[in-house]
Amino acid sequence: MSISRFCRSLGLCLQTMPKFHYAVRSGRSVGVFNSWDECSTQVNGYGGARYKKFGTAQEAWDFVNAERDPNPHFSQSSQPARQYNKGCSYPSYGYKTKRAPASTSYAAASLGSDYSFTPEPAPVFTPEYTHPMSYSNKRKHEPPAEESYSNSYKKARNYRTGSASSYSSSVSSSTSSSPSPSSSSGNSAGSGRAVVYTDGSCESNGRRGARAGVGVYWGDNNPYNTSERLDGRQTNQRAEIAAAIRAVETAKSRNIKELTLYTDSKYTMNSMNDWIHRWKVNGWKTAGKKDVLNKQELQTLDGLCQEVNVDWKYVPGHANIKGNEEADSLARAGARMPPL
Amino acid sequence: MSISRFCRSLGLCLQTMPKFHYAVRSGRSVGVFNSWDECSTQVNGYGGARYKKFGTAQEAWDFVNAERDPNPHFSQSSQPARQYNKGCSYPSYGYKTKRAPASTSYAAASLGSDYSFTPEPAPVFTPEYTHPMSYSNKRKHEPPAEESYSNSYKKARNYRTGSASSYSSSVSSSTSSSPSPSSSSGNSAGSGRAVVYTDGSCESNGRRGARAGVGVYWGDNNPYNTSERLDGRQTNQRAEIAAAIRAVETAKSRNIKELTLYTDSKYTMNSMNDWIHRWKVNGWKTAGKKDVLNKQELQTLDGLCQEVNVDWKYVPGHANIKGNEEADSLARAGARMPPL
RNA sequence: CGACACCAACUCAG
DNA sequence: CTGAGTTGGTGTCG
Repeated sequence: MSISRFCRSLGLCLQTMPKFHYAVRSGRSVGVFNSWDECSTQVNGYGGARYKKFGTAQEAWDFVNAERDPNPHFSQSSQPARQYNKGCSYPSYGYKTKRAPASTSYAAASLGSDYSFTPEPAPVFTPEYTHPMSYSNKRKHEPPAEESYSNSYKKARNYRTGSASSYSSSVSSSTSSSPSPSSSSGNSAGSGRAVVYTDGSCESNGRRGARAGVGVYWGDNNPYNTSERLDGRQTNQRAEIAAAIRAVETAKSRNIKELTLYTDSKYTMNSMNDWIHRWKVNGWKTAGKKDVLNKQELQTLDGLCQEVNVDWKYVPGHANIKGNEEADSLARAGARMPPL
Repeated sequence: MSISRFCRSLGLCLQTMPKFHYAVRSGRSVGVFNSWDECSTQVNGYGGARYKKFGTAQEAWDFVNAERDPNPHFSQSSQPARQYNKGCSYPSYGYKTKRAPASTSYAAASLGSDYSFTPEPAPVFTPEYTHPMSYSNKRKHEPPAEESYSNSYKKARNYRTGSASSYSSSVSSSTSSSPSPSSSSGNSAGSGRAVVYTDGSCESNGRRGARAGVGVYWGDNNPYNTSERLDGRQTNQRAEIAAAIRAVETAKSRNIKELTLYTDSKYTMNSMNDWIHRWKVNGWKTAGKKDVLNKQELQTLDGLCQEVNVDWKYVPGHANIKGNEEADSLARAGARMPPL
């Protein structure tokens, strides 16, 4: 009767219960699961884990395998990175500690070798792509192809020392050396290659009160990290481009010639890698014969790229990739600054 | 240059350092704080507290002051409502007491006088809305700006007496109840209109051991009140829909033609009021081109609504609205029942 | 049609 | 503070 009807309606649900796949990646657990709970218990007690939900197992594995890049950022940072922390600097970033330990776990999470994280050796391949998907190649869905960074000079670095310890420990060594970034040796190396994460954000994107900000992350406590409000039209895309502009601009001023730039904006990356070539010859017309919208800023960025060799890399958003998360925070903070 | 720009950006950060305000409302503590810690320690040891984060102190205070409305609904319940408690239904309601004392303390929490919690005397007004916001209006994403509703009949009510006393004391005193329109007879009236509160809950929502329950509240001691375990997929949204289904189902069986249904689930309300129309013509596809997830139960509910005229009303959750709180208790109790 | 991103809202939980 | 359950939208391109 009414009960039975109720039950019937619910009963049917069982068979149509949507099924998802969850991927985890943290300092000590990586894998794909069929439920959030399996997933979360897997990293029980560990704080920094990040998860993501996917519609298919394939996508989930893609996520897990993505970003194995040890990500040796500004690794040349031989010094403890000069404490630098007093004066100004973005208070909201790293604010309320709890951030510090994160950097530690990051070190662990970065490499896939020195920590045994899961019962089964998690299938590490995926027919799909491998994270540091640099998009210089034009070919679509190519075979597993290892070529790509199979190489991997594994560079058995001692990560732990890298960030965490240096952070929490000696803050003292402020040997009067002013926080001047140009100290040659530090992470401000005026040469060689560098890695940077870029992100833009835009509160209320597409609505009236929209406010956008850009974030550029070079590494923990790196003085070149940037968080600022976007000027002009407040949209997510412009913010994303502006972040890249700022990054390359900074690289240029630091005399960096080779820059690996991570962004989660395919729009920006594809614009610079693929589409711009066509636009240059067709008068900046979209496939639909309309004007390319952010032509100006795209051209600015292109100009900068003539002076700094930028290797564009895509990183999935909200995927717990440290650099991306940091850039995101910076961008979000920037969006909250007063209008220019 | 680049450096100075950097500093400038950092300087800006300082002045725009994001600041939040936290409001608490529980049996023995009400207030607004500047940090989560202050806020949470304030209600140390007490289980039922609810928190909320706001961007401005004003909003936080609004929350604290919000909803003093005793909400005299379905007041027509003249009879002591036959104690009725034996048979089937909601076994675990009132279970684990803590409810009784809570109601007492609620009285204290309602007014801001008998306990000194904050330096300045909480502003008690709020320019916002007044509770029974019915959503017949259709306006799309409205701008942050608003002329409008200056109106605001402030309704200078006597809050302190309103809820607390009536709750703990006689359920019988039908005398005072004025706003009962088509009361006619007891709450079992087989005609006219009725008012009902609906709620769903789901412990560990999104995790493995999730257990969901539904709650339907028609009035104190009303035999139609419902508290049961949800079957099928255990999610908060399904519970919320199921509660509405059960309410309308009951209304139908009672031969009620006009039902005012209060829910705190915009998901459910919007589904029935707005979105379903589009779904019916687009093959139940979400804006993101994916399948609508709870199609089945939504259709069941829609079917019921063809037989009972339901007036959907939204009530904010955790706002001390009597009916909503009761439905919440019933739902929570339902979630603790054994699986079906 | 596809893709990435950026948001908005309400719940339910821990 | 962290997460899921769910929906709605724009920004942009091919």
